[in-house]
Amino acid sequence: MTHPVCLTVAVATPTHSALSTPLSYASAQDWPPGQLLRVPLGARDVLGVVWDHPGGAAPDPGERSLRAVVEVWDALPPLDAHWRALVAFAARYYQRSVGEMALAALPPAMRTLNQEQLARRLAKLAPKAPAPRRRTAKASQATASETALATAEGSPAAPGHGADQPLAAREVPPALTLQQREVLQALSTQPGTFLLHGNTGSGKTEVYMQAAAQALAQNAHAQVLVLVPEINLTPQLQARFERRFGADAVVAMHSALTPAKRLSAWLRAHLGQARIVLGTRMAVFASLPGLALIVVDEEHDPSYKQQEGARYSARDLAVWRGHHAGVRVLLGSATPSLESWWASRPASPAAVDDGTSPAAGRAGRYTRLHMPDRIGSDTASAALLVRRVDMNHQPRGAVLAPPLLDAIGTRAARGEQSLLLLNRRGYSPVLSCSECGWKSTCPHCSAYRVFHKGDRSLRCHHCGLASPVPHACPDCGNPDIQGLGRGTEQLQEQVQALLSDMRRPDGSALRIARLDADTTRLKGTLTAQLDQVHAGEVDVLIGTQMIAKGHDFRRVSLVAAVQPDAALFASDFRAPERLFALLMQAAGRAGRDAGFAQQPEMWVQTHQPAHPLYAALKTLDYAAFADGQLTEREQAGLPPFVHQALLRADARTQEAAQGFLLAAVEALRDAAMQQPQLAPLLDAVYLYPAVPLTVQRVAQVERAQLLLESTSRQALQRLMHAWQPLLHRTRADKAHKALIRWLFDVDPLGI
DNA sequence: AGCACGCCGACT
DNA sequence: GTCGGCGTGCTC
Repeated sequence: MTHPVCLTVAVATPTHSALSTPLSYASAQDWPPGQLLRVPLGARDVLGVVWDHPGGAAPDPGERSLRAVVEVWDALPPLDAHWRALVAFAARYYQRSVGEMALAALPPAMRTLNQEQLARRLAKLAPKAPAPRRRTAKASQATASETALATAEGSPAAPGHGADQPLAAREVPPALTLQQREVLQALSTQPGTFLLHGNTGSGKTEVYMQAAAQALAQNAHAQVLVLVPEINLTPQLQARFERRFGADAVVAMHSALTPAKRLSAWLRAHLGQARIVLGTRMAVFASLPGLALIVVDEEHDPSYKQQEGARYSARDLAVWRGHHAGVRVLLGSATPSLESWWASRPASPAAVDDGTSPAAGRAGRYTRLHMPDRIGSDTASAALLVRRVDMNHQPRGAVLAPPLLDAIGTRAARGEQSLLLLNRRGYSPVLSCSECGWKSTCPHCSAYRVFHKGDRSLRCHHCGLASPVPHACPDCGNPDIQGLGRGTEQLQEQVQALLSDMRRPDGSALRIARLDADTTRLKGTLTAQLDQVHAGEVDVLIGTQMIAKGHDFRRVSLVAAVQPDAALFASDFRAPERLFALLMQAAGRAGRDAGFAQQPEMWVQTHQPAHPLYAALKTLDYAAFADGQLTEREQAGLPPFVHQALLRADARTQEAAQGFLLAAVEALRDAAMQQPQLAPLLDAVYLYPAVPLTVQRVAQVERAQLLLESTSRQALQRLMHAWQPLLHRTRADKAHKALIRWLFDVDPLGI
């Protein structure tokens, strides 16, 4: 027999197809789990990963003739057991197939590679690497099993050049503050997951770098994973890490890299050449044979949750990965997620565990650490002042309250900058006809198209459909069509007029700029615009939440939220949490240069000045806000006190989408009659009725969802797992032809 | 998801 | 008479 061995291989078979488990292939020899290879699948051949045999033993290949492996990439060490465990867990937890998860975790460029191309890439990466081994699976079969054993898990990954070189610190670390030393001390004396609650400017990044240095000092192969929310933030952070640890030691991993760059970043991490991997959510799946520490910066940021395909939370997977690998995980934020805040609650000595509350008095699973003080904020420099402006007592229809206008003028006259935050881009969120009531609805979505004055277009922010603004109402011909509401474009125009008689120190007019997704569409424009602000060429910067994130604006001494109230009354229970985080983050932009501003200020224009959220913001008291929110969440039975998942259905019509969900529930209830083990799961998980999404239709697709809720994460998981085959069967039914797709969203961010 | 095979309209 | 429309069905 030429192919006596049966290999279990994970390939990219979508959850939706009937092939949801790893497949079996014939091979001339055995290969260890984690080995990358190419196998035939239908008419093509695809990338696969040798997977652990279910139950440990190889399945008997005798019953069916298996197709043979095409080529084995034995020039690469196999993916280690920790990586496979992470992928297997993510697949299970987020209800996807192992193969889909594994292949999604690898750089896309790898899928189109063959062995020759891979060899060339590897040669480029490590010109002084050890002598190349066998080229193909077929060659030198005599020594093959030994080679396979040598690269099996447990043995160290083949060290690339650089891995053994000592890390040369290029930059001398600065002296630490007392609170930084205390945090690092706590980190080094106990294992586990830590939540670092550190205000803007308290020096979290320095803590990350020194914690990384400690972890890297453990051994010559140690690696550190640093996750950040968005690519916009990586260049600054990457530069800091490179200055400290040397450019060779750091690789970036994010979706804006070219496929080739992303591949080589992945390879450098896998081969141990990269000591620090700095990346966005996808980097949580990086192969890191020497993983010694995981840092998740701005852990509350919603962009850690993937919103398509396998809907994983990179922050939650980072915590799981760290725990599984036995390495520390450091979550950092000035406004932690309520989930992490709750998970890091200290034990409360007052509360007695009387069984009425499942977690009464017990400490959370994370260790909470605090860094409340800004660096360099001695008593002489003023703290940030938060001012609430009651818009009920301002002139009717005022864009900016007169005292705020004065304050901006005063700041500009001193050469200081102001930021105006308005979370809506475009000129007007909707156009409307005063005669017949026509509105600028999108023909493909259940949403209004936004008026963009710059290019005189109506644009749908959901599907992207854009067309020229009509000169008259398309329905009745009335030329008087008006914009309702205000976006950043309009705000810029209005502020320009309102500030026209104010002057800069040199007597010239104020320079007002705008920064949002529209002005930064082209590559590199964001950096260019930020540079302008840094260089002091802008006095007033108007923008969306984009301007609140991470950018270090040294000359800004005033930040104003123009109309933040909408989020207070949003139906989404997480809206207050997001608003608070956004305002705190925005507030953090003011007065970063302690010696510069006389009194950094955050202004909030509101019709609800007494709202508890603004009261907590006034005192910059995240803990008060979070504890209040947690009390509300507990009383209302919301996360983190219950666990949620969504079953989503997309179809041509809303009836078809909801019809599928209805039939799926029916199938589940029927199955529970037959299988007694399902009944307790149905009792433990509450199934809400199927409803349309808030934005019901996007790009001609109708969307509906059904909320699953349980106090038991395990019950919720088991129910979804048991539901999977029934969902496949329901989908296959001719009655649901109109269904486009269904999916689970586990731990959804919005419902 | 790809990528086949498969049975009906406008072109060299 | 072919090229190609995308409907349905399979992939160890």
